[in-house]
Amino acid sequence: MNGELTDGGQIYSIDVVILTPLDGHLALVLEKPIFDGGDYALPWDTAEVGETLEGTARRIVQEVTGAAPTWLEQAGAFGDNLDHPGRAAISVAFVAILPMGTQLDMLTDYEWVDINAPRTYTGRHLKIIDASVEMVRDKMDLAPVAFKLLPPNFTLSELQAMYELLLGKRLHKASFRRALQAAWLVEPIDEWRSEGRGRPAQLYKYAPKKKKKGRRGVRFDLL
Amino acid sequence: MNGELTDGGQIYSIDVVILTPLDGHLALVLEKPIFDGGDYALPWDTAEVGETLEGTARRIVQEVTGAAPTWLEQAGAFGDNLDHPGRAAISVAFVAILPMGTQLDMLTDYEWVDINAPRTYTGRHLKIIDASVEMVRDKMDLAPVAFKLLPPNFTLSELQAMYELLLGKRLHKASFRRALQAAWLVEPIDEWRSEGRGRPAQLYKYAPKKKKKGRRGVRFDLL
DNA sequence: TGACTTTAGTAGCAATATGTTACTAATTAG
DNA sequence: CTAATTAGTAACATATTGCTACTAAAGTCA
Repeated sequence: MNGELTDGGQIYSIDVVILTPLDGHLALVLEKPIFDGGDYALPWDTAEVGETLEGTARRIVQEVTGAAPTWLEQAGAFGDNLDHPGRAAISVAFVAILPMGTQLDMLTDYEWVDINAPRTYTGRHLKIIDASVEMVRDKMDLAPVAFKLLPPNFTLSELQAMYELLLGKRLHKASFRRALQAAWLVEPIDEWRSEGRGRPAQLYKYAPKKKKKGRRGVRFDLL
Repeated sequence: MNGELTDGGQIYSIDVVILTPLDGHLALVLEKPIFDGGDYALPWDTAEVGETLEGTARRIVQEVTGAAPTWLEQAGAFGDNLDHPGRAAISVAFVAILPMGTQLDMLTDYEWVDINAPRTYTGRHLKIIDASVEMVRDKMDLAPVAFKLLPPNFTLSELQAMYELLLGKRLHKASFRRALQAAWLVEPIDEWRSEGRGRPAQLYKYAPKKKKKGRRGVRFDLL
């Protein structure tokens, strides 16, 4: 699927970090090494004529996974003489989010890999992956990434688990729900899910009542 | 100063939004139009061999203003078939911050322009400027941009005015100072400044006691 | 059946943080 | 000296958050 880079690196590439929750961790789509012991690589391509940067990224996600991302954002440009599988001079990186449970066609050269699993990449792809995961974590309270990592309908426990996964720490149930209610972000739907044992959980959907007034005072505590 | 783009747009450019506070507003460095009625343009250049993306941006700031930025960060890649003064296929944009009071050499083709002043730009530079200013505002509680917009020594009133400038709203003095003290970000120095009338203000310096433990609970209120 | 386990969901209080009013302090203008 | 102006703080009212301890609705298994 990759375009030509005939002139040895004059052109830029679009490289995409496609993320989904898998088994309690984040996973990303990687192209398996061509030969045994080779490097894993992010999906990438060059732009077609007239295509926007984001348009190229969206096309790559569609081609690799068969699905459209529920969230997509640019993570920046990466170059700095770091090695790239297509020897592009610079790569524009995008982060794409797919909802939990998205399957990959077993026949392709791509597979889901846990972000913590040790893998070898080119220097540039290692940097892109690190920056992308960090960006998702930084952006989680500016953009609804946690919601977009879940299916359209979810339980509040699932939502909390997603926040815990991204934050890397446990949250308190009552406080989490109270804050969520106060923000008018979700609506209950008339459906319940029984997860085996225990009381069935009500399902919710993401339906922000775009108040957006937000932000009291200054916040120095993240500096 | 700009490099060659001989092949009609194969190469990428580095474009820099250089910001400073000026007269109670944010101002940026623009290259004056070549001919009367022409477009203003951001400082830009192409990379020299072996130079990193950030390295090129840093060099541009130095060449245009004669000073090193107190903060510099990539704002992303911009292309999307929007017009660029050098017809680069894509531009990697950086935001640079210079402290209040930085002068420009009057003899150059560059000048400080209020970001709200109406000016004409190429389509791409307009988009880059908007995105950069938005990024600075979004990042102000993740990075010390307000501090970097001030000289090394400043009064708390000046710091508060900078936050008000960036937030676009008034803050309450006592609350602002209490939050600042709690965050251990500044240290008083043994110096006072008399601003004409009124009690002299103590000067402070930015000296974060890197606690960094921060972030209580989840924040839904910015979604 | 009924006691026990498991997960969902909430009430209410304690601890902390924030918004606001009203003060005291140190200087210049006249 | 007095008024005006800016710096800085104390103290209280209100809002938010952390936490313990509860109730609810299921399944498991003797």
